[in-house]
Amino acid sequence: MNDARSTENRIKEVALELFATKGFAGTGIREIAQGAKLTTASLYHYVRNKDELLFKMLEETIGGLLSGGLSIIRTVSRPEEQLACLVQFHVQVHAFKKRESAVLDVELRRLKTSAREQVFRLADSYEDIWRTVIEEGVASGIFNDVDPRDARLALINMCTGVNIWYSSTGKITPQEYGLRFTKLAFAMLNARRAGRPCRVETLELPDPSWITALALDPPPVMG
Amino acid sequence: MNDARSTENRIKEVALELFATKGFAGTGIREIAQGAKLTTASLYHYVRNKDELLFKMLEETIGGLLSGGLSIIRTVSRPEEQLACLVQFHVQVHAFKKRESAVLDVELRRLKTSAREQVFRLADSYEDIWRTVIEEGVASGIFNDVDPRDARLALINMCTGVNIWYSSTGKITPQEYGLRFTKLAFAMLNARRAGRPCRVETLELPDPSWITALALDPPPVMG
DNA sequence: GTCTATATTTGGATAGAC
DNA sequence: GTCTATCCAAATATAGAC
Repeated sequence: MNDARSTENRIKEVALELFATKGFAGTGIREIAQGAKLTTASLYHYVRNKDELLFKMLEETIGGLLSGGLSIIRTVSRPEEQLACLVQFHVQVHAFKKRESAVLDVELRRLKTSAREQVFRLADSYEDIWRTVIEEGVASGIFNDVDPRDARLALINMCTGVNIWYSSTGKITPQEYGLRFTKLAFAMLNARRAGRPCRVETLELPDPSWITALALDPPPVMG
Repeated sequence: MNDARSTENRIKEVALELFATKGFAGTGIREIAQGAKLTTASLYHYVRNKDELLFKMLEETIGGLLSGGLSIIRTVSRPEEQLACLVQFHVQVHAFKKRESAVLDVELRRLKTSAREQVFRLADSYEDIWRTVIEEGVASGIFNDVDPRDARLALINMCTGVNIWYSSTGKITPQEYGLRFTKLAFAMLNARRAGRPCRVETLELPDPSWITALALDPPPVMG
């Protein structure tokens, strides 16, 4: 942990805070430098330009979602349990990493074409996980009376929305919201096994702290 | 429709398009003027400043949602039918008025405090409509096994999300998505009457074109 | 790795003529 | 109602010394 490393982290932290509160276009390179206690000239020693700063930030955020999702479907096998984990995970990421998620959702479109396409590819891979899980659940009769695409879009956006209204000063934890939204998801999907509604409490789910760890500190994408 | 009126409309249209594609902070006053075939000096004859342009845009959009929602609860009486209309309406607005809705969702936070609070008040009134309908449905046993606040937040964000993925070049109409999402909402809320699940087809709903008219051309807020 | 100094462009906004 | 001309602050980014 030399000086360069902590300076880099300071820059990333300041840029994240500013992009989240003032938006990418509304944030000046001067502000970032000032917040990181640097001149703009020094800042450019670490960063090629403002676009690259945003790109790396978004790549890391969506990369974390993707690697977490991949870990889940590798670890958990049944569709209803995979979906429960995906909802828990997505909700927790959008609550715990409020700033990162907000920047991803809002500022992705500000990237220039080639960078945007790179991030889109990762986002598509992440959505593919949801697609597969939901389609397999429908195919095996666990999820019922829904169009898989509609369900996927509705569920992802409902869970992403947590980012907007979640407050860390409230009394309800991200884990608790994850549980509640899993129940809402099961109701929406008419989740059933052996003719009876799936109850989250009776599923064989991994230790809840495992998902929280995934949300807070995702493994590398190629792990 | 004199020249002044059409110039005003041109400015609003150009600003809407630019704010939707490049964001508020990413749009220059020069671009707006150029798009409206004016010099910047002429533009300032119509607009006090850039902030005011955004404020009026957002106020109109949220005002349309609010007045539409009020029309619905005035016209329709049962909670399950009110909710069906709210979902239909919200989905249609976010599909038909894609640019307006996107600017509302993304750029609201760019307003300065006092203007933002004004818009927030309208948004809160709109959310209150959803709150009341869901709470009444739960209280009268039509909606079951859900926390009203969770359900409201999940539903609104799920319907708002239509704005992100809806494409007017697809084959599925906003009305059709509204219907599908109403069914998802009923499933999520365990909507029941006389012990049996509510089916959208058997509800006594207003003419579908009435809701589309509300979405496309909302009545004045004080109407 | 950090600085001073600066190049260059673009930003929002206005004065005042017509 | 529209223009020319302009002010001034802020933007991104770089050159070159230390």
